Amino acid sequence: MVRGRPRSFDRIETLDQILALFWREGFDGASMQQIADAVGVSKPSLYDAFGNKESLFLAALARYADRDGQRQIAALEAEADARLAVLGLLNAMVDSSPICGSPAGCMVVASASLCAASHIPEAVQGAVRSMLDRSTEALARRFERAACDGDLPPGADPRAMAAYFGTLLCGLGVQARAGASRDAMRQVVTSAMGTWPPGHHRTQP
Amino acid sequence: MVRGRPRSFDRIETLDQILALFWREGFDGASMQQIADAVGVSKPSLYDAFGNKESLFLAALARYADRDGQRQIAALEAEADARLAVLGLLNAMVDSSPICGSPAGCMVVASASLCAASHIPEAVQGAVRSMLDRSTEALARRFERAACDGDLPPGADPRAMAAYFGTLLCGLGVQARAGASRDAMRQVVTSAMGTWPPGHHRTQP
DNA sequence: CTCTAAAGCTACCGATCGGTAGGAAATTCA
DNA sequence: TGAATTTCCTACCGATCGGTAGCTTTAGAG
Repeated sequence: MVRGRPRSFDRIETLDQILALFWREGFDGASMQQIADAVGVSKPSLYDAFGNKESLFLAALARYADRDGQRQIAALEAEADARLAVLGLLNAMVDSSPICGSPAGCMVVASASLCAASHIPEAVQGAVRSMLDRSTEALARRFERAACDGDLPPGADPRAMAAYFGTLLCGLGVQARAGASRDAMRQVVTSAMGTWPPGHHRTQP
Repeated sequence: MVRGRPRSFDRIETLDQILALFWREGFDGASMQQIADAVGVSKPSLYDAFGNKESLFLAALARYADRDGQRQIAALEAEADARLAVLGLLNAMVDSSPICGSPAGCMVVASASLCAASHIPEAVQGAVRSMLDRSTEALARRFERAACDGDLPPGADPRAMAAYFGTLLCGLGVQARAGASRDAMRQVVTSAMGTWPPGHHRTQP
């Protein structure tokens, strides 16, 4: 056992609350005092547990990737039909708001605009861009596999489709954060998928 | 003539500089001191000329609407072929970065994420959302006209198309701000327009 | 029970935030 | 040349920012 006084709060649980705050308010919109109040811990305890604000944000972003990102990627891989897989991703973005206490949209998309300002630490900007790239690459991998399965519309380029749907997800993320209605967003998803008729999957000849 | 000491700076010219700063750094990323230094004017002069920070941002946003928004809407209306009109809008977003000293993307899209934080003045959040809505409505008007002209793909719903392309523009705005390459963005535009083959316009039977 | 190590807190640091008081400078009107 | 008016700037306000010094409290090791 480790010596010393044990920590009075759960690190992961606390990180989930902090994540939600950064998500809603942005990197410099959420002050350390506000965060400390929200999790019911004094400010120095935050610094003891997570370092400075930059490393705290990076930890929250990593937690988001582990919790939400991995889940989405797993769902993307698990669905056998590529069209249904990407449709599930788009619908998840549409339905994102009230699933739990999380804000609407996607934390990475929100942070992409929030963290482009020059005074944001370089490491934070880099982490956000890296996660945006990794999302597009996850899509590309899924579409490459679909191409091998003969599961793509004829003549479709997997990487181009990944860039396209990645951009569309960013757009939906902005709309969700701006308070767009679910109906409007569903309409967008329908329009975007309308060009990709079902039935290409090899199990649906 | 008005009595009193004449203003030493041009209001519109100054507003253009301030607009660019808000665009890059966001509402609270750009401090009044930073703005004053950038335009070469003392801080109290800013308050004399524009009121407080909130009204200064609203003035900058209105200037953006007059300068860039109106130009895009005019181009959208001027192009007779609806497909070419929306293609021009998408390409303008792709090419937005180095046209002048302006940052990449679109100020409204950037502000949509930046101004969703709870500590941003209500009027600012409302103005941003209103401009986002007005953009979609401008697209809808253009597509309604195209529907009358028989200039839309068969069975297309003008309002759904407006929501779709509006969302796509938001996505491109995020990508541009996140530093996506022009080639990747062009690929996205190609994918998005690929489903809308040319030749529907009545002058191209 | 004592010592050590880790975590808790109050109270504070300098810097910067948005915003303003109050006087000097510049211009028109009489 | 005054008086009136408007803009300019230096210097300052309280509040809040990220971050920390230093003491107290809680635990295990001996």
